[in-house]
Amino acid sequence: MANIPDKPTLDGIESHWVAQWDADGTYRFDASVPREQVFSIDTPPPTVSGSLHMGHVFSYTHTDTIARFQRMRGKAVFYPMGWDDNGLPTERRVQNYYGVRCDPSQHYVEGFEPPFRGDPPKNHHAIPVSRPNFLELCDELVELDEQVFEELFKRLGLSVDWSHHYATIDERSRRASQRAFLRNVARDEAYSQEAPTLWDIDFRTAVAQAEMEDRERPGAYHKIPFARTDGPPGESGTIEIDTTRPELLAACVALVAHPDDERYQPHFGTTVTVPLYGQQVEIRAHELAQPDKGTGIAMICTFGDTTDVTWWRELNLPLRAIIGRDGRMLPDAPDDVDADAYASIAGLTVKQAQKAVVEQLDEQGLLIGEPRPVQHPVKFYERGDRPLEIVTSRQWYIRNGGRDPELRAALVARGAEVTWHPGHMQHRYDNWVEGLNGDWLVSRQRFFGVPIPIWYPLDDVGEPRYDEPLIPDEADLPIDPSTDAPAGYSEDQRGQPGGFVGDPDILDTWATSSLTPQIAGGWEEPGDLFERVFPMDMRPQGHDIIRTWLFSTMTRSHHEFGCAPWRHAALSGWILDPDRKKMAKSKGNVVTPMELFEKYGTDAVRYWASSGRPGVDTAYSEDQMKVGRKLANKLLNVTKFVLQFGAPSDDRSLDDGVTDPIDRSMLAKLDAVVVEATEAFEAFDYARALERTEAFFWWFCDNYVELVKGRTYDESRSEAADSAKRALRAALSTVQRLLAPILPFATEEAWSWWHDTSVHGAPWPTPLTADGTFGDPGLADVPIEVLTRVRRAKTEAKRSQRAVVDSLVITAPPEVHAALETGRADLVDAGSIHDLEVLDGAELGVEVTLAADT
RNA sequence: GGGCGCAUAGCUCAGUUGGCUAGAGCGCUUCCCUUACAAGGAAGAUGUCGGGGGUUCGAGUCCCUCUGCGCCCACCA
Repeated sequence: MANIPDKPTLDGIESHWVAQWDADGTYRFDASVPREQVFSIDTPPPTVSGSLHMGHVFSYTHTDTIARFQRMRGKAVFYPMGWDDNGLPTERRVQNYYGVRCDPSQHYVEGFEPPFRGDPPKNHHAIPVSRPNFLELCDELVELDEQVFEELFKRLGLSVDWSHHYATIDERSRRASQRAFLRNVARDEAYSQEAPTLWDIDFRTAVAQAEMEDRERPGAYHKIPFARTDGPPGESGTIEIDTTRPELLAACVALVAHPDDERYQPHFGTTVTVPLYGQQVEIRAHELAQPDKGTGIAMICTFGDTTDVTWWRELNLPLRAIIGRDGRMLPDAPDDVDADAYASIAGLTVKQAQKAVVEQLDEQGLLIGEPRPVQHPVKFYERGDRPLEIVTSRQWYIRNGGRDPELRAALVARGAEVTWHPGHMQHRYDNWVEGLNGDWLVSRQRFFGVPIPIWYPLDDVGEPRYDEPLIPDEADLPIDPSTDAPAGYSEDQRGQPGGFVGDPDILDTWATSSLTPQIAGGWEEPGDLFERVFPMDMRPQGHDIIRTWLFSTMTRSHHEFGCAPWRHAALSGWILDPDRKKMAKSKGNVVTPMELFEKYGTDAVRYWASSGRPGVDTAYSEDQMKVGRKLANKLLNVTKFVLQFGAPSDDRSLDDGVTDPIDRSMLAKLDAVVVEATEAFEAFDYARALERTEAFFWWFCDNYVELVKGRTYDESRSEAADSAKRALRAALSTVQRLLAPILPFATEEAWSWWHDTSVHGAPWPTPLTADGTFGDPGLADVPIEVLTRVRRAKTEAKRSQRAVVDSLVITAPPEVHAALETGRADLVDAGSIHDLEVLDGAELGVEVTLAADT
């Protein structure tokens, strides 16, 4: 047992205890216990290529408090850590760090050495490397990044078992990802299809519904006349449409109005001529057309937006694609479109084409009035800089209920199997699932990621036969179809007629991270870990990724296991600037977590994080950290104070040994706090548990300890002093354990002064005695109220709290006389009172006569 | 347009099935070196519980309604 320091301090305790916990394996998961005794956590893998910010500190602290609580409750806590290094951010980081780029057409080079390690010169041209080589470099870089992250997370005090970690691009993750995908394919839960797809022209990849976002962009309505092919000449023979995308006139395949719109009912079924390009298009009716938008009749182009796709599909319209995957107008005019007119925009970007088309319309008098500027929402890839376009391409999809009401209902029902914290977050999930309008697009036209583990045979003329994919054996996973050949073929048949070709695409990063329970739990890997941890107990995450990570994990678990992947989903809020805006990472003045750990101590930062209620956006507040530091500091000091009295003279039970009713009253109060804090933690409400515990703790220090201090010192009354010592030590032990999940460092430090083992392995406190045995929890409040009034009198007299009270006359109702008599000796000590008299009165009142100033 | 959340002291927030005089911390003011703690302690002031209506013996709490703020989704010619 370590000695109590003369001057307790929080400084430097983090590094000491991090090292000690590492050495002792304090947080090691016991993989031998059965599922019922395990508490398993589906930790969110942070993106390694970024940096950790206060948002991470905030939400990871929440999870850690729950993990620590469950551990103290006796559960074997499975708390792994993952790193998300799959996807665009890592791809960029590896490129910029090593001066290479991923090119799956390259051959693997054994023992490849990158041209640079860190900061290639600006004029360096990235050299192409094969995907396996790129992955090796990624592994290398991720290891560096991970060390930084691990250090910070340890400093934050996360009770993670660091022997269970994964990276979303590592071999085990690739194997799990490919296996899960192939099983989806085998069960027809995944399929490939040629279809219009939202497309980012800069990243040159398809984008899923969940990754889109709206941004307000300026645009302009252009009013354009379409001449009726068989109608009368002149004004009555034209239909006017409003469009914000005149550059798509060449892609126009129909006009559409609402079936009930009387203005256009006579025209349904007739044809008009598209200005400039001359193609004939029919006027059609569809409910999605809005009579109050523009002129009430719209042109349908292939494709200007997602509504065009719906119309195109439901009205069986022809395809006139003009936008290429690079965002430029295709070189050749579509069918029936005037080739000469089209030639003037071929090859232009969308923006350039719009300008050209508007000029041409204007010159030919085909623009009615001036364009009318509007601000309107436009769809973007969340990482993209230019609006999404829609192109037709072959993609892989996983069924998620977007096209199947039955599956959708099943997934909503899965959501109801999970307990949500806070409960209203379930609405967001339901809302998203019910609003889906297509299956989950999982293929991406990028190079870095988990390859789609499929090849296609080539026919006699070298065309892929997509309907007969070549599937690898599960035992061979992970594979890379860009370098591995399918069974029955040799590498020299790649790309040859009669040979094979690998699927060029990779899986969406969510397609892998949707499997974190499987990856972390060792699904289908040797050993029985998975059955001990799955379904997991807890999925902590931000509420902004319910539609992506949470929903996709649910979908994969539903398909593979027919159950929800976890029992509880705990959603964290965001950190807000003090001015209540979402804290922007881009802001230069944002402090780093490490600076705050050093300035206030880790526990203080954790205190701030823990004061944010579950799911509630919380203001960043260094003031709260100061309060947390005070709390941690107080804990050390009160521990020192209590322990200095030494142990009581015998080891009687609390019920026998705590004889003073004042002491018993304090313990009764504490028991109620234990019950409340336990209930709160079981409901994942760390903030409530903290609040209750903290309120008791300050009351305990400021009032109870002050009241009984003198008695505890008093060696002439050993029985009474022993009662206080017993009560103080019992309360201290309980409070240290109640605060351990929130303030792991200060509690461990204070605990170590009188224990040989970690507080984090200690049992979570239970009420010290059966209900009611300690008597009235309010009893101590009566003398404490008197003491407060005495203090007030001294303060008002501008005297020291040490000033002697010559005489204290208390008037009190008869029912509290007993309590006052019980506390009489303590009161006299604590208030330095010479003479104390209690009189009858209707209300509590005190009359304080201070001794003359000396 | 649909859904969800929030509104309590200058600030950040507690206030659970309705129940004594609405609380805490920060900040502010005053006092105090007191042998656990001056990076501390003691004390004080501060409220139309967003507005209106209703249920009730009783409403910050329940119901209706309005206002403001935020988020998610849909629409986006």
